[in-house]
Amino acid sequence: MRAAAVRLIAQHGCAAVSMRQIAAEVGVQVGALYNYTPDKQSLLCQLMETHMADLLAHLEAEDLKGSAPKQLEGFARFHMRFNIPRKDEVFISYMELRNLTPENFAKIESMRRTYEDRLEAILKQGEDEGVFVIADSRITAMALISLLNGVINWYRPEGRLTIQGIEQIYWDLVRGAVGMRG
Amino acid sequence: MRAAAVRLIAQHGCAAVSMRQIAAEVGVQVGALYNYTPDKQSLLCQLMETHMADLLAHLEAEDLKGSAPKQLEGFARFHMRFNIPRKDEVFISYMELRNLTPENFAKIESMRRTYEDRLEAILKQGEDEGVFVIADSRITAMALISLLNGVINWYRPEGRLTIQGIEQIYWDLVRGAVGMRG
DNA sequence: TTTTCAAATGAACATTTGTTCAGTTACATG
DNA sequence: CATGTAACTGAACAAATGTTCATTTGAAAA
Repeated sequence: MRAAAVRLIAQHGCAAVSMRQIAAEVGVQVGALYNYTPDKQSLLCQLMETHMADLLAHLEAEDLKGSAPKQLEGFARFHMRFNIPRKDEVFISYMELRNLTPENFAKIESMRRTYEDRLEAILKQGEDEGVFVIADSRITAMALISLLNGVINWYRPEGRLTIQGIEQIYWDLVRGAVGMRG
Repeated sequence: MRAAAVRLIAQHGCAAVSMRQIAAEVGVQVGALYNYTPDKQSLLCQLMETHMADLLAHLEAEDLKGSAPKQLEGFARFHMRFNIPRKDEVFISYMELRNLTPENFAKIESMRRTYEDRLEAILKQGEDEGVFVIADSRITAMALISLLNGVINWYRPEGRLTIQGIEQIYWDLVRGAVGMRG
C-alpha cells in the first residue's frame, strides 16, 4: 500500500490522488485503507518520515571519516546512489512539504536540516584544512544538494548513462564547485 | 486574477486550490473566473506558458555574446536575477508539469528545452575554447540549472544576504563546477 | 467442528469539486 | 434619458472527495 501511494502521489501529487485510486492500485476497497492509516495526512507524513529516516540512517551507516575531500566524495556518491532509485520518494519529500500540517512539517524539516548540517560540517572541515574555497558553507551545502538532486528530474533507468557514470560526472561538478580542481 | 492564482497554487499546489478559493482571493464569485479562462487546466497552462515565454524573452534580451566565461557569467547572473523575484512562478513551472495534459506538457517542455539548449551551447563553446572542463555538456547544463534553481527553496527577502551577494556565491560555484577556477 | 478475530467489504454520509447559465448589475455610448 | 454590452452574481448540476461503520469473509486457534 505504501508503495502504491508513493507511486501515485509522486506521479500526480498528493491532492490529486484520491484514497479510492490508491485502494484500486492495491486491489482493495477504500475502507480497507483505514486499517493502515488514520487518515490521508498521516499517510503522506509517514511516507515522508520513513524516507527521511531511511536517508539519515543510511548516511550514518556510511560512517564517513577522514579528510574533507574524501568525506565529500563519500557524501556525494552516497547521495546519488541512495536517491536515484528512490526518485519518487525524493520528489514527494520536496513537493508535498506544503501539504503537511505545521507539526508534521516541522518534524520533516528538522530531519532535512540534520542532513544538510552533515554536509555543511564536511564543508567547514574542508575550509579548516584549507582544501576547499567556499564563500558561505550553509548556502554551499544547500546548493550542492540542489545540484545533486537535479539528477532525479531527468534520470531514466533506460537512459544512455550508467549510474556509475552519472556519479562520476556529478562528483566532478561538486569537486569543482568547492574549488578543488585547481 | 493570474497573480492570485500564482500565489495560491505555488503555496498549496494546483489540485489543492479550488476555483472558489481563487475567486475569493480576487474578491469575486466563482462564475466570474470563467470570463477569463475556459477552464482550470488552461489557466494553469497559461500561467506556466507566460512564465516560460517571459523567461525566454528576457534571456534573448540579455543578448549574451563574447567569450564563453563571459556568457556563462551573464547567464548565471541573469538566471538568478530573473528567477528570485519570481519564485512562485518557478516553483509552479517545475511542480505542476505533471498536472498538464500531454499537449500542454509538450508545449511547456519544449520551452524549457530551449532554455537548457542555450546554456548547453555556452558550455560547448567553452569546451571549444578550451576554458571549460566538462564531461557531458547536456548533463552539466541541467545540473547547473538545478544548482541555480536551488536558491528559490530557501531565499527570503528579509534574509541575511543581498541578491548581489547570493549572485556572487552562486556564480563562484558555477565557475568552479565547469573547471574555471584552476 | 466450533470459536475468534483481524481484515475487507460496500454502501452511506456530508462536503467539496469544476463548470454552466439565466438573470442582474453597472457603465459607456447613442 | 434610453440602449447596448461586458462583467458579475448566485444558484444549480453531477461527480468526486475523505471518512465511517455495520456487516461479511476467511483462516488460524481451540
